[in-house]
Amino acid sequence: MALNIRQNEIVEIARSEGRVVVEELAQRFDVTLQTIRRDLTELAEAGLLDRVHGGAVARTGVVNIGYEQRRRMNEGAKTAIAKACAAEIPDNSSLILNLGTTTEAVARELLHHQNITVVTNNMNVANILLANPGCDIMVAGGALRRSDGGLVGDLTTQFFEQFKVDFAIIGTSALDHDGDLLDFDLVEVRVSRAILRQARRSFLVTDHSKLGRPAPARITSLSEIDTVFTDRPMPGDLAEKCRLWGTRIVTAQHGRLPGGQSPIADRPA
Amino acid sequence: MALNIRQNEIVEIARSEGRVVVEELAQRFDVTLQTIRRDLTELAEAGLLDRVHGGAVARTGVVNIGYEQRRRMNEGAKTAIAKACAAEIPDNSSLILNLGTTTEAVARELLHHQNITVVTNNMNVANILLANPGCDIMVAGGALRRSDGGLVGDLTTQFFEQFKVDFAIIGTSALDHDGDLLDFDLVEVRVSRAILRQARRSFLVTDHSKLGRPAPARITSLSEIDTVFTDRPMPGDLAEKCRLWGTRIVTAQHGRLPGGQSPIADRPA
DNA sequence: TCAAAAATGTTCGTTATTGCGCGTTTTATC
DNA sequence: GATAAAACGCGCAATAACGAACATTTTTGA
Repeated sequence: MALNIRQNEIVEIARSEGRVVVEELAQRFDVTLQTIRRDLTELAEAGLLDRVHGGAVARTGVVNIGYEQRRRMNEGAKTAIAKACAAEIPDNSSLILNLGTTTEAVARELLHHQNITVVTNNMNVANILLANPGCDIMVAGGALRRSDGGLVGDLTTQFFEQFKVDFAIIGTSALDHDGDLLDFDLVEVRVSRAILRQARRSFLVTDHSKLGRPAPARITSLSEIDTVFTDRPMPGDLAEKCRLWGTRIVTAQHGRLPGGQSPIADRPA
Repeated sequence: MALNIRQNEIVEIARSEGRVVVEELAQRFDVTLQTIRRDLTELAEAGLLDRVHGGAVARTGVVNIGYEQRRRMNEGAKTAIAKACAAEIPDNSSLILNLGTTTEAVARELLHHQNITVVTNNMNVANILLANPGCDIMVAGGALRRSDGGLVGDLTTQFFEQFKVDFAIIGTSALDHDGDLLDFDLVEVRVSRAILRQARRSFLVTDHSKLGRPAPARITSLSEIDTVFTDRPMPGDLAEKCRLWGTRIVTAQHGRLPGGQSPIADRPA
């Protein structure tokens, strides 16, 4: 099937934004909703997108439902965080991106960087960055996890040990009030630690919903992180700790008023 | 075909803008729509653009054209070869699948195997096998090659050295009349050799179009291969050599008559 | 300058795309 | 788990784009 101009553009938008909305596309191209729906249906049949109610998302290959939900949770916040983070990554640098939907958002924001080298254990990140010809991609070896396209295991850890990069960008499953980064999975924790060891500077990307959640395994402390990118101001005591540790906090705004109020009504379900 | 000035400009515009519209071009060059259509038709025939309703788009897609073409070439033969090969892979076994469109076809035929472990340096194979929950996937680390989704390099070789599997399934760029497996890429050759070393049995999947083609680097000899899966009978002398070496040859039929005549009219262009 | 060849313009029948109405399915909210 | 709203897909008619054939203009080379 040959794609028309509009369909080609839709695929591009989906690849760079992660998802597209029928209503927005109809407005953008000045056609009816029905036409956009037809486009999306065809693109889905061609295997280029996955259709969802209200729009479509870029293909990930990952089948897991929970993963799709996580990907859509706090979407705006993740994009804002990712933009802030990508803005501090200069061209001509090397970085490691590990697992997590927020790091995937960072990958999307790196689509127009030039001459960067990205090492990742996240198949989705690799697939996203294929669209950036100015990016060398190194994929870490390991066992492929169906639920999220992650590569994990000791082989993955070993792989990362062969690199030394400018930036490590990691996510976390939870962040407790003492400033500890937590995770549910022990092997994943080992991978995250290895990543941090192999980078000159370390960035944590995390949205506010992770704060105070319980998780059994400890990755490290915020004191070992150079910069945290998040969407809401940290609680006072944690902010104070970060100040003492020299951990910089970047709060990305994504409300409709860029200057001021933080958005309120977007708690995760 | 020699391009006129206008056609050259159209290609340039298409390259820089990503797409061109018939109406706009007609206005820009002050010619009729029909003339532009003729130009676009010729440019599409020359493979410089892809024609779409209303205009044309530049051929700079994420996926390498050469790769897409290779994938479509001898599709029927590849599927037949893959089926024959997959039929000899039992459930509960481990295998390595390396680069190549034919090995991807094998991956598709493994979608209903149970409890298998597949180690691969081919991102496409990994993506295909995600759909089989009864398959553990190990992805080899390495540099991701945009042209075909292959992971290559010394890191890839090192990765494979950590495994010992039941079957190695490899393709080849060329197969000469002495029975040598050849390739264009030296790093890829090292990877292929490593794969062969780490397997108890080795399968070669290759269609007849590879026979007698030139390629600079030598992977190994058919004498080191346990079974060759192909779509047409080997030439007499090579078949005799294989008999002496103990290399089994499986010829997969894919004509409309499953029992008998080999198909004739499907030489590659 | 002239004739042949190539490129362009014109017309028209054919095909592909789009928009609209309407019944059905999915999602959100209570 | 019932109900309203939004999103969806289908069939049909209108429209835009298409390609082929032929007329016309421009270019080329003797």
